[in-house]
Amino acid sequence: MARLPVYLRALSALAESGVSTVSSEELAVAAGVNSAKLRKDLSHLGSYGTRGVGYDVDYLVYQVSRELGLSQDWAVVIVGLGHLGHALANYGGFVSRGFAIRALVDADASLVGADVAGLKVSPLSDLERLVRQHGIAIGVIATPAAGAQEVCDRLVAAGVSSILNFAPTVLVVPAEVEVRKVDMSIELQILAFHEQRKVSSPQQVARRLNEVLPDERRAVSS
Amino acid sequence: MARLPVYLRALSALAESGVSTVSSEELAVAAGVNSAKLRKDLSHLGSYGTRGVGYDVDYLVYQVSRELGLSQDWAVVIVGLGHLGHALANYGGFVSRGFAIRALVDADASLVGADVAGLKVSPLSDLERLVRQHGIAIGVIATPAAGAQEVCDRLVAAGVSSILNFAPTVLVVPAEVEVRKVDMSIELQILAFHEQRKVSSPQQVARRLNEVLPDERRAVSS
DNA sequence: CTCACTTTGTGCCTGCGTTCACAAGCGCTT
DNA sequence: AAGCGCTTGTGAACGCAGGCACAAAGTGAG
Repeated sequence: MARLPVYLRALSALAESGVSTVSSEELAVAAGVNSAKLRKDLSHLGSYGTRGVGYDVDYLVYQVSRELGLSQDWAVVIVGLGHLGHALANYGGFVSRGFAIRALVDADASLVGADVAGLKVSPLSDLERLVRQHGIAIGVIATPAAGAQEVCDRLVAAGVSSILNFAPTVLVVPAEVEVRKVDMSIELQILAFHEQRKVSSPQQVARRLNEVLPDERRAVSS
Repeated sequence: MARLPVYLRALSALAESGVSTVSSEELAVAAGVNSAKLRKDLSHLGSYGTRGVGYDVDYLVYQVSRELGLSQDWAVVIVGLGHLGHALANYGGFVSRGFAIRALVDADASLVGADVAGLKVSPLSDLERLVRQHGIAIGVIATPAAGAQEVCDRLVAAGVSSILNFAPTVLVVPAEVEVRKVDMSIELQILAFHEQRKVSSPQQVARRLNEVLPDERRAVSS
């Protein structure tokens, strides 16, 4: 399930705090879910809890990692090294969780050869070679929308079977290829939608904000 | 619904291509969803289609934008200007879709005063003042996990009611505050999970990749 | 040994979202 | 004017995930 990584993060935090045993209720709170749901999720991996006691944190970390396929490192290529690509390449959360960024690729010749997070940026023409050379199964697309589908096609053709797409496009891929999409502008739009349901307009937000602290100087002229 | 932004993007693309009318089937393909679902989603906004013809693209863009609350600009603050914060501040997709980044805040004194995407970075202590001054309803947290909850609390106390969280933590907020979470490392873990279901190990990926092009030099020693 | 307490694992129910399939409606052609 | 073909809008069935509530199972005290 998609919640396992959240559990894993909560469990890792608990393990580092020195907690050795945790109940489904405690873990559920830490992960922000219902305890029954959590128990049902964990029961799909097997019976790793002890009734009356709870779950052994270290053992559960191991089992969840195993289930997620994180007991070994997955090789990753990042295509597109704009601001976002840089952020991803430098993000420590990947390396520490079973992912190894093995190649950086960009179409912009002025970026090729640059050193980013300890790796040299390769030209787009090397994409296929790099994928095969490093046994890369996961590709990250951080290019502008215009180039995303072409990059995607080439990744798939080279043998990549999982793609994380940050470009604001719907990618077309064969059925056996898994794509996950992260679109920050869409997330913001969803927030705006809910925000609008509450207050109807940004002007009303300003008014509400002023009401919070009526004594302060009016921040926005009405 | 969470799909409206996807429709909006597809519609915008169609509008720019000069298409004036689109059927639910065509739009569904462009958005990557089922056509019945799309029709049902759109019917919740009202009857904006014409039977036998389809939907007027421009009119639908307007209606969806209105529903999403994008007909006006929403003020946004970005907290945390590491690589990710930089990427977000420079991302053109926000400005062009009804969002205006009005303030940048970071706890790191060496970043304060720097110019990022045409805005000056303010110290964390100015957070509350900036939120009220600009009538900011939406906060983006791009800090390390350690500081995220504190920043979140201060945003909420200042009056922000929607938060987009990029930090790998579960944020605790009052019920009336909407939080959306983007966690790239979790997305990668989900991909790894599915990848493992297909092939069991990265070594097998390497083997499979070699099989794709058996004539090439073996890339990974077995 | 027994009893009371704690916590897991799960059966069952409820509700929501998805999809199919079709009737209603619109425009174009004849 | 009338019929035909296309497309929307929606009723109804289906499936699945979420949550309640309880039985099963383990622990520790007396």
